[in-house]
Amino acid sequence: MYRTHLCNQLNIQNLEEKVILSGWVDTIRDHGNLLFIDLRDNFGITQCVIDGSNKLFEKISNLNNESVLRISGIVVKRSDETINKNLHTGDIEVKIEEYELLSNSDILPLPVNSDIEYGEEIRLKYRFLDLRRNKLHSNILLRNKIITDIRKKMNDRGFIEFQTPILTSSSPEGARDYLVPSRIHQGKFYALPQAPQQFKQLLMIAGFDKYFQIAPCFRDEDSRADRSPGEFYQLDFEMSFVTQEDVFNAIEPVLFEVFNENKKNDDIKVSPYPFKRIPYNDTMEFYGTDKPDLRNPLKIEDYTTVFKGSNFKIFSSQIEKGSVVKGIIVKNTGDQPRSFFDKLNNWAREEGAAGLGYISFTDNSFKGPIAKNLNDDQLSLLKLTENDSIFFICDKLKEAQLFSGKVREKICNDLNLLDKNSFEFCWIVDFPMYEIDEKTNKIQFSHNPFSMPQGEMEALEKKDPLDIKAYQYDIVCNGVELSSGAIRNHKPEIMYKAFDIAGYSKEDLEKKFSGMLNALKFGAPPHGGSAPGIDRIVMLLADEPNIREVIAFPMNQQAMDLMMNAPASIDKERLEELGIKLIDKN
RNA sequence: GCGGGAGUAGUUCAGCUGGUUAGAACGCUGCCCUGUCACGGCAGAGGCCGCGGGUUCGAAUCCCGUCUCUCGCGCCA
Repeated sequence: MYRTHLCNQLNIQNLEEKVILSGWVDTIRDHGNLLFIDLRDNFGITQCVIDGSNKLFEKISNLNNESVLRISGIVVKRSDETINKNLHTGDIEVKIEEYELLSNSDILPLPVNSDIEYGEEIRLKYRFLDLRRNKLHSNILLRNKIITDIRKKMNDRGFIEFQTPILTSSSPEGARDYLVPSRIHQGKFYALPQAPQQFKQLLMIAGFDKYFQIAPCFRDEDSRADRSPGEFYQLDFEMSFVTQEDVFNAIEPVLFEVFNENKKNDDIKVSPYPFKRIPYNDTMEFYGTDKPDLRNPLKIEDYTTVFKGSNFKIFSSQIEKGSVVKGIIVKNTGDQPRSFFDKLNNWAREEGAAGLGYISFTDNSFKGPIAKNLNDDQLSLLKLTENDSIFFICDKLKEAQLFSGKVREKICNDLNLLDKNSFEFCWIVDFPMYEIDEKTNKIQFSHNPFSMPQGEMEALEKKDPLDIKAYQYDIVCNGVELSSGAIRNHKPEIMYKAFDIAGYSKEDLEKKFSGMLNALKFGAPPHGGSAPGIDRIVMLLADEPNIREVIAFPMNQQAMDLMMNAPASIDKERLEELGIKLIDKN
């Protein structure tokens, strides 16, 4: 028998019991003739004690940290002054009678019993040790809790969990695919799914009504702090006979509850549902991004009319040429030193802008380099109140919006305006169906080509393609894009037309999406869904800035697994079997 | 592919505008220690200063190249 109790279980109720514990040596404190071992398992820590009168004393003092022991002994009460309130088991300790070394540990490449930061390379190579450490261990347990909660909530709401193929076909749109060579069909390749998009739609067409999956997704794209290379997981779901609002109503309570039940402490507020719905054009206009962080109180306003025809020629001449002026009102800048404004101006130049002009209103007068160029009427249009400032951005609409978004974020960070104790959800809706490819000047899908255009066939036939909106939406939390989703296009004739506008012929479409198109011809229910990213949800709830901190075995930025040595070279024989010949690119 | 940051002991880091013996902490080894819980004390071992060139009387330090890690851009329907 390895254990009668776990390392978090023993307390004052167990006094004088003979118990057996198994676990890792967290720390040893050797006092010469008295020695303490903190024994750790998944559940907690128990202090075990032995003194020189035990014949094992000599041996036990030579143990290394992280060796695995089975300890048997008697639970004894600690004297009042030696009680440790930081431990669940801090009222007692186990007086060691016997122990067995179940597994020895060599000298550690990184310490397990401390929380100090360590380099990624060593942490990834010895991931099993890193996973023993407090932070990562609890992050992975949190991940399990979140996924378990999601499963239960989705099941309770009538969603059915499916598994879909991992070896499937390459999809022509979207990210780069991971490819797997076929042995039986030489020269042909499977692709790992970027998402089970078509399969979930096919399951709706198959009449299962509501689908979900904690779905692995594979995209061969370069990594970011919030984007692990290779693979990630989505709460992928899809529903039949639904409008956009039905989809929102279905998933909002799930997200709200998952966040509210797994947040780090009770001071954190989760925005209640229904979440804000912000049209794409508005979020670009007021936040300068398609993933606004609503914890940031700053908002972008338009001041083009103020500067139009003004004496501030830098702006007014650009306005003549079609530029706009955006501005951000910042409260309580009255006591900011001049250097605050200069630093922002320098930052703006580093970002490639001409500068960052501003007007402040203090002591009942307008200040700043721009103010003297405006007359009283123009200044009054600014609606500035005492101690506030406005920062101005002048550029072509799109550039002005995007840069204003950066300024908004920068000022918020510099002035520490973010409410760190909240999760603010919103939906971004009414994405454009198409956009212009800047390089080729051709019309292309701006998001998922399977989305239903708003106005359906009539819109496709009569409207300017760039004015057509799609039933396409993103859910955003604290500036993190959790997922995108859509009401799907379930009518083949609209699909043909939608692809036609993006330059795909009927034949192209039939070749690339034959399975899907075929299915739509045999009775497809209107359907739609979304797919919030699990890793990012855990990241937000664990308050981690990097996605690797919530994945048990992540790859590094270069898409390598330093512990398993992946990717690796393959024997010549295996390549031959697959009909693959390597090219030396050098 | 491009730009920023980093690379010094097993590990985390310090090391100034170049100056002779490259430090600290944790870990490790040995000795001491019966109430610690990040135990404590004493002593010790441990370094191709990422790698390769260059400048210099002299380079961890300056320059060039290169590799690795990381953050961002591109990419991510």
